[in-house]
Amino acid sequence: MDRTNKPRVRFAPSPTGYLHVGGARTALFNWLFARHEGGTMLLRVEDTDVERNRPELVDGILAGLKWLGVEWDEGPYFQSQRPDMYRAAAERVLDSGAAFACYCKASSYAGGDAAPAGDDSGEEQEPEGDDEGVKFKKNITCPCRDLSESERAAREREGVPHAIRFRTARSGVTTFQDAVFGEREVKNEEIEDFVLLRSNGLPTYQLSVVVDDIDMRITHVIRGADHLSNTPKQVLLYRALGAEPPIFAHVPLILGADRTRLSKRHGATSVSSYADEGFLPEAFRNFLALLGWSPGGDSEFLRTSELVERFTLEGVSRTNAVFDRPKLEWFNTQYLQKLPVEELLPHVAAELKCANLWEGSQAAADPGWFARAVDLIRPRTRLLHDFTTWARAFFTDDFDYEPEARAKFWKDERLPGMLAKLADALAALPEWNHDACDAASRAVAAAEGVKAGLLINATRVAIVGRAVAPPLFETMVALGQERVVTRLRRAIPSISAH
RNA sequence: GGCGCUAUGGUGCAACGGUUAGCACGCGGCCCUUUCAAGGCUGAAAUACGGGUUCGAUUCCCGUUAGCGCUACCA
Repeated sequence: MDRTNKPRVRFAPSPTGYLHVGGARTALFNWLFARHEGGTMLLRVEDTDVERNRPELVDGILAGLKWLGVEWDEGPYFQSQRPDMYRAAAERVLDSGAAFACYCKASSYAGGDAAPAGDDSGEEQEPEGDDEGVKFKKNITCPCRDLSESERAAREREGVPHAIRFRTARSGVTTFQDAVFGEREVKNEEIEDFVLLRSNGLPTYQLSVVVDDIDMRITHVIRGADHLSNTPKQVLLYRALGAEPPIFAHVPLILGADRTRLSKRHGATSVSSYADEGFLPEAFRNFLALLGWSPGGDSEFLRTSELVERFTLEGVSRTNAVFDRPKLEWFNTQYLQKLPVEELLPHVAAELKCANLWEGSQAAADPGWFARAVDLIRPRTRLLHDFTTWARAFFTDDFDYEPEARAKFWKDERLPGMLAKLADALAALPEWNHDACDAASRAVAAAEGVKAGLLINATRVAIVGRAVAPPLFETMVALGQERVVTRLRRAIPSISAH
């Protein structure tokens, strides 16, 4: 028996889509909480809806969590693999009298055409399609809850399928504790006779989530605030099953720029798309953690260990937050800037491998050089992907001169001559270092009677093809004497042609 | 429609009865400078509205408005 009172939390995604940023943030909060408390986190796939379930999406969700760095201690468990448990729980509630068999026609009843539907009683709810402006007055109380034994037997004889609904008390209140929203209390008269077990024998979310959370001994349910309103039903179920409800912690939702629920039309919403775009997992984590949570002060750049150290449920806000892409990018830039190079190197290497720029490159052959090159380049990167652009110019000769760059810096007609002289001067340098390159270049400019800037800017374009690049002489050192001289000579005809 | 939650600059957060309402992103300007970044300095920009309570409200209470959520045999 587990005698520790360490918290046990879970992340429970449904495989009806990819792992989106909202789910990722919920997973992150669970993970931060578990790590902070020294507790356990488990993963559970809630796949009880056969119709919209897409098993093939599970791998993507797991991959997304792994990229995010959210590691679970147990699972993944699959609800689809334990239907008997839910059925048994529903039977238990039914036997206790806290639930009843419902013979109403299910709007989503698979039998469709046949639609046996017991003669009378008939329709009750029916969400009424998706037409806009639909007003629905929902029946809180299901007519089947008071069916006499003979009526019930009659339905059974006709073969009318039944679901199992919870018999919600028509008076009193249900209360529960929420670590974020505080003490909650709702009137039972506002809670409908919700379905526990569908007529197809599979559980609804309300049932499966409670049965599993009890079975898995979950102590803190940390999930999206969209579940806040349904929590009382679950509390009722806990009690009916003879279990004590856990502590709930509902976290605010993440919205799009227009303050509506984040969806595809707001652009990228899947975690994997951010991975693909070249965001660092830790930067993404830092950004996500601050959406709906604050350590209390002004600090923002918080590495994961600090996040774990400072995370508490008390710091979670009750206000929905807008996903701010520019700020995410800023965080990424910060990490690209501030991380010790050694930590950055593996990410850059992986990126270059994807771009086929790694095998046989100087970066792969000379770790020291690779580290220096990354360090030189990183102040000018915003996404990991930017390194491939730079790598093309740094590791290969396969790059073009940017039109804007040549238009801006290759205007002077004296340039071809000057660059030829510079190439000769550089080729003759006995020592290849920053100061030597600097002196040689300025000497050429002086001899030609032009400002050093003119030559420097033109040279930069000649050796890396771009106007935006690290300081010239550092770049020369990184590229090496031979490569610089060769590129300089190769560029001259292009300048003349300009 | 019913029920509920929320409300500080454009955005994310601070201030948990007393501050010139703070920080960050973004935006503008300046500095640095060899391009572009990074960095430094700086400017504009907020307590939704109306009532209370209080010596004093961003903060507590009520109402209004707005946004969001739930109201499925979805999760």
